[in-house]
Parts: sequence; C-alpha cells; structure tokens
Amino acid sequence: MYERLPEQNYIQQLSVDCVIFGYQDRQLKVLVSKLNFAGDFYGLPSGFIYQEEDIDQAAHRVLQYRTGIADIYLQQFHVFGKAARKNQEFLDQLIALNPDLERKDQDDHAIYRWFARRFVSIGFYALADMTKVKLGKSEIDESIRWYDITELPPMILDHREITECALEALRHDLDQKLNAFNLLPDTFTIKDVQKLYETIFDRTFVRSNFQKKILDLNVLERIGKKFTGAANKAPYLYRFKQ
Amino acid sequence: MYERLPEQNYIQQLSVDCVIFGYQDRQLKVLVSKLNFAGDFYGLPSGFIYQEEDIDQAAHRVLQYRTGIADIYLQQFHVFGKAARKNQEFLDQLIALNPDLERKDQDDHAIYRWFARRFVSIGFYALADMTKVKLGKSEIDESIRWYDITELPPMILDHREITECALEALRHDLDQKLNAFNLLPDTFTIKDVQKLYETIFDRTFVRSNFQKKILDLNVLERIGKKFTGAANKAPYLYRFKQ
DNA sequence: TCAAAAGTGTTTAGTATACACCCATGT
DNA sequence: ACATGGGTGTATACTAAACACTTTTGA
Repeated sequence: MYERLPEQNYIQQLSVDCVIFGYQDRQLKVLVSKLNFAGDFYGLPSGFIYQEEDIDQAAHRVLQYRTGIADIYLQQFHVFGKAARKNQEFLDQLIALNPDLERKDQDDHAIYRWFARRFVSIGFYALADMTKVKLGKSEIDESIRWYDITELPPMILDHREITECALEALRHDLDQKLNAFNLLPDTFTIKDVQKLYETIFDRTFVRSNFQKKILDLNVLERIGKKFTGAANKAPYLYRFKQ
Repeated sequence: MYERLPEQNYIQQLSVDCVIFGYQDRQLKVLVSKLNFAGDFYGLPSGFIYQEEDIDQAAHRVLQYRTGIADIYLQQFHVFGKAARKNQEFLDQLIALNPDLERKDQDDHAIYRWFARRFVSIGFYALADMTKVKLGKSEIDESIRWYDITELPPMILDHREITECALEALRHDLDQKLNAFNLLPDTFTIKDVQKLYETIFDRTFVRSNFQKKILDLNVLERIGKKFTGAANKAPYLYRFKQ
C-alpha cells in the first residue's frame, strides 16, 4: 500500500483523522492503531481522500475498515492546519528504525516526499456501539485496539491534541444533539445512560433528577424489564426512538 | 496574479472561504466580492494557503486585504468537501464570457487545470466592526461591498450555502462566546446590543429583561452617557471589558 | 422480611419572563 | 410640564436541584 501512495488518486496534503469513541465498563474508549513498522508508533485511524470521494465518505471508509460498521455516527469537528504540522520528524524516526523502507522507496523517494510534506487534517469524531464493532486493521495497522481515554499511549504528531479536541467537541454537542446514544447498545437502562454521561463529563449527576431529565426528553421508548438476578428491583429497558 | 497561480507555493485543491459579517443600521451585512471578469460573478472573499502558512493565517490574510483590519475576530466553522465541489461549471461560464482568458493561458492551460479541479474549502466566519473597515480589493476583485444578508446577490459555487452555514454557526456560538461585541464599535448602548442580537436571531427580546441579562454577564463597563439631542433620557455608553 | 436499587413525588431554590414604575432629557 | 425612551424593581411562571418516599426484586 505504501508503495502506491503517491500514485493513488488522492488529494495531496489533506488527510482525515478519526477519533473513534467507544464505551464499555463505564469507561470512554478511543480506538488507536499501532503502526505496522518497527518501533512503537501509535496513531489515530487516518486516511486520505480520493478525488471522487466526499470528505465524510473518506472518513466513513477509514471507520469501516477498523470497525466493520457502515452507518457509524460521524461528526466533523475541527481542521488542524498549522504550517508546522509535518510528518518529517516522525518519518525520520521511522526510517531510522526501519532502514529497509529507504531501500524499497527507490523511486526518487516518492513516498518519502509524499509523507514529508505538510498535511492539513480534518478531524472527525465517531461514536461506536462497541458491541457491534468487529475490529479490523488496514494494511497500515500492525494492530488496533481500544484504549481507555485516560490511558492513551503516546501518539504521533498532534494526535493527542486532536483526541482532546474531539472530546471537547463531543461534550459540547451532547446537549443539543443527543448523539451519546450512539455509544450504547440498542437497549439500555437509564442507569446505563447516566453512567455514560458521568463518564463523558467526568462528573456525577443526581440519580432521580437525571432519570427525569432524560425521560422528559421524550426520545426513549420503554420496552421491558431487565432481570439481572440481583436482589433488587429490575430496571426498565429503553430504546432510542427512531 | 491568475497567471502565477499554479506556480505559487500553495497547497493544492484546498481553499479558504471567509464569511465576513458586519453590522450597520440594524442589519447584518456580509462582504461580497464582484469578480474581476466580464459577467456578473459574485463570491465570498477566498484564498489559498501557502505552504509556510497556518490556515488561519491564510484566512487573516484574505481578511486583511479586504477590510484593512489585522486583529479581526475569526472562527473556523465547517469544511466543505463534497467530491462534486468543483469550479468546472463556473469556469466554463467565465471563459465563455472572457474569451481572452483562454488565449492568455497558453501554457497547456495550467491555470484552467488549477481551477478546474475539485476544491475542499475551509469555511471561516469573521466579525468586523464596520466603522473600522477600510474596504480594499485584491487583484481578483472588481469591486467589493457589503450586502444585507437578506439581499445577497447570486454567488458562485456553494457560497450561498456557506454563508447560511456561517450564520448558523454564529448563532450557535453566541451563547457561549459573547463574540457578538466584535460587530459593534468600541462604545455602544444596551439598545445597540439588543438590536444587534435581534438582528442576528431574527426575533425580538423584552427590553428590560434583555438589559438585565446582558449586564448580569458582567462583561460590560459603563463609561458615560450618550446625549443624542433627542427629547429623552440619555442612555449610558458601555465598553466591552478586556 | 430485608437489603438494594429503580421509579416517582414533593419541596426548595434559582432563573426567566412579564410588567410596572421611576428617571433623565429636550422641546 | 410632558412626551419619549432609558434604567430598575417586583411579581409570576418555569425549570433545575435536593431529597424523601414507594416499589420491585431475589435472597
């Protein structure tokens, strides 16, 4: 794949970086790729944009590779476009640890020149129902896995900053867009929702009031009870309307 | 300028479109350029990004040309990146009306090829104090002037849609960012602020309550009275703190 | 019957809206 | 003095927060 990069009909110097959020065990997760090179290089799932492709199609393509989900919730949130935003430094480290790369790239260093330039990156965040995700890697990934957002590995470039910016955007959008339900399975309890909100906002809510507030939104449909086997009242299961 | 475009060290297929808002006579204005060609082509002030330039520097450059203001309020709000977003159609109209263009562009139609490709555009909106603006045109503008947002001329490409998206973003940001004061002169009355808000949100507010709400924000500093000569109480003048 | 947790109600506080009143200004 | 519009206070309605009470479940 790398060999073909410069010839692929991509828009030059423009990339798409995806912060894919998941939620499990009351923790917010982010999907991080370990790059398929010697050395511990981690990064957000990224991609380039074909000439015949909308930018959000490109983002969807990046997501589908990694999560297997086609209709994932996706939201453009910021463009990272500093002049100094270059792969140069990272590339040099990479080549130092992967000397064979330089040999393969004989063709006047076409790949190196592709990557070494400045890139403007469009940041997207995605919300995935982790129960539906089937992790899959693209050729560029050695492995790919979920990291707790509080325990992210060091990442290349400004991917850490992009992640933080995505979390801010998610928090900001939540009030209006109710998109958080995309992080939950199809059915869930109010408590699940509350724990999700508490995780995202890193604060607690009063149980009874939270319940009222969420139900007053009139976006949930009660569909049955969840008998856990525990010695307490079984909570109702809800589904997101429409 | 057009002759040099392809050789200029710009990022390819990436542009910056600026929706510059102004406010006067209780009307929200947008700065629109009439392109320097035969035919009535109107568009938002746009530009390309130099390799050594941050994207917001590029936007500032576009703004400074047109408004003369260096420290204008600027906010990135959306990326327009449909694959179908191409100048092609507009270019063909343009060339039909400006046959000399084709002759000038002998060099294997380098300029045509530059422009005819798909462009991804980063939308910025700017808030300008119209009393400080000294309108100036770049080489690409035949003329440039303020249009009432309700009376925009037909514009090329998706510039109309970009403008509407910018207005939405402005409304959305207003609650949190208090950036509306950038549209007013240094000193103003509460009534000025109210009329501005009413214009932006296209609705009315109750005078006394609006006054309280704005003053309770604690961002205004009272500095004197404005004697208008009218037979009524002189309103206080305020200044935005910091 | 008891503990645990869900669901609902009730009280209180805070904020937003509607409206009334007083104040300053120039004719 | 008075018409005009600015500034402030007050009563009301609405919403959010705190907390208490009831219900359900399995041991």
